[in-house]
Amino acid sequence: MAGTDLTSSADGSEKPERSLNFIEQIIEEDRRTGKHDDRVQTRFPPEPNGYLHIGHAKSICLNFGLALKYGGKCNLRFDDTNPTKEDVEYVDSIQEDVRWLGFQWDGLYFASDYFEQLYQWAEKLIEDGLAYVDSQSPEEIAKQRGTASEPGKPSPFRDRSIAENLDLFRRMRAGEFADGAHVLRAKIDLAAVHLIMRDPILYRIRHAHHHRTGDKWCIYPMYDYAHGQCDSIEQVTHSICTLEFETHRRLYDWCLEKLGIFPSHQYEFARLNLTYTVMSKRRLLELVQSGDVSGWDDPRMPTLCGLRRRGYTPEALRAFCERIGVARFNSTIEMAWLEDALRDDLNKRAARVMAVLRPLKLVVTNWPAGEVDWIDAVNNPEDESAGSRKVPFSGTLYIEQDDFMENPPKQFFRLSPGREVRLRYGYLVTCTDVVKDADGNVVEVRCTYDPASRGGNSPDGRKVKATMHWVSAEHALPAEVRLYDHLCRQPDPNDVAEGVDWKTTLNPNSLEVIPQAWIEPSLKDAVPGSKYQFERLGYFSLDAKDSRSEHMVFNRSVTLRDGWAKAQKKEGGA
RNA sequence: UGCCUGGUGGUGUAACGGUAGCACGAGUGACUCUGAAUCACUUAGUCCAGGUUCAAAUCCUGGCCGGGCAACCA
Repeated sequence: MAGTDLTSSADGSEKPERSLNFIEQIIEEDRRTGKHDDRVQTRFPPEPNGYLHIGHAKSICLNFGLALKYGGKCNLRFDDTNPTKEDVEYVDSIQEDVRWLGFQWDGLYFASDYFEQLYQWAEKLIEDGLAYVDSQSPEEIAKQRGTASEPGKPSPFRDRSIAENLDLFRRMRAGEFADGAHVLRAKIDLAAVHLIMRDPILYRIRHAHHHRTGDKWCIYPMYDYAHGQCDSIEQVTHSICTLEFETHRRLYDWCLEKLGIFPSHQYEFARLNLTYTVMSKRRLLELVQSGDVSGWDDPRMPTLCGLRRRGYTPEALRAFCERIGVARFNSTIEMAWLEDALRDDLNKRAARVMAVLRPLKLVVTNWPAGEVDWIDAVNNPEDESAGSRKVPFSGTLYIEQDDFMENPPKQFFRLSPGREVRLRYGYLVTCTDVVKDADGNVVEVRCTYDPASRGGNSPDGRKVKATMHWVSAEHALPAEVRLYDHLCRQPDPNDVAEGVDWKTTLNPNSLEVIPQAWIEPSLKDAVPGSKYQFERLGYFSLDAKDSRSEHMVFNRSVTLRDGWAKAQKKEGGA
């Protein structure tokens, strides 16, 4: 039964839950062999130089999820070894996003917490003859590194004495030199087939203000020198990162071995790719700077703050991360999976309300003048405990323009002249005629209602093909509604011809603003971030940033599945 | 080019020498006061060629194709 997670069900029988991913298999093997005394310690190590996105969520769910599953611990550690790129703004937003996703770290650390220890270890390396100060320019060093087929050449400074190296390194720390004057390098092997092992740089001089250590330091460790040791200090048993760090593992292991400290081990998995969007920090930044999106939290962005604003829930994101799995294969997940995860969550939890996005006036000609009927409407058919509310029915309503056709095709079930439909929770109405404007557009449909059908059913039990949403014109509240579509119009935005900017793949219709839609009055006191299903339209979330009580703004988080639209599309395409 | 790494239905992910399974998608139908949800059924896959074996997605050899590394970034 290897590879299958067995969970006891209530009746005591065992049922296969889900197969183990390769990291879980490694952990279980380690536990079997007692490798780390049954201990599991992971960490999520972002660099505080930008906002977290859905790809980070995968890593967060993995690292924190593993700790949770195996009774271990997971730290949040900021990899802040490059002061010129990092900022507290990001430290704060990252913590907020991790918490929002639903995880609590055991330890909160910064690589900069360990600068002194890291420095001491560097001196030890020098003393052991394993590191030296190189005083060449970056260009010279790059030139000497060689290529895949040619070995590198040694620096003229490679054989400095230990004493001289130590002296120089201490003076580097003391601030005696300008940026770029010297660098500390590991003394490994200039002919190594792994370029990373050709005397990698360990420390560089940077007279820069660090967001945490201030001006205390003017030399900063490189990622490759710092990361493994930080893991080691925190006794991390399983250091999980993405595939592009694969070749770095050699150096990671070299440092820990030469220093003789706790042997954390690095495991790599494939990073998340999603269709119809971009994930790299550089591209995301490009969008923000160019103004193609309104900011990092634009609801079209795959950032966690963007998704949150869009209306995504932590539950949906976690379910998504669980569903996509963890492997070493470079895969691309279909955006539909993400959307499906949201629908799946919101279907069970979101209150149903009625809203009309593109209004068409419907007049009930036989409705008693001035009368208003407050009707019971179920809040969530998936959840009885959600109860019901009252919605006002009157003689002048709005229905969706899409729900009426003067000359309907055969498969159109909704309202058309002479046809009877149900107005959800309201009455059965029959279209008697239409009013057109000078251009011949239908601007009003006129109907009669069946007084005996209150609540939606007629005593004679006759059936109608369609049930439509509606609002009472007099009672409805205006609201701005923002509809979102894929950021890019092709599945892989990177798949463009040579020399063509990927931004040409941006979807010009990724945002559609409906300045004035009509929503039912029960939404009057909706709180920012609250989520609703606008019946038959999709899931919507009250925008937490732009919405005001006097001007509500709803974001469409995701549409409902729409069999009718799909059928039409197929029809049109055929 | 050198090294590392990977290749299972449309998309992901299992199977650890022994019945190629699961999910999403797609299709069909049932049900329905959301053309939603739900339920049922169907669809479709081991990169190629050899070899080992009673038996290969799995092991071996050789190809093919993809990704990564070659920053004083992480």
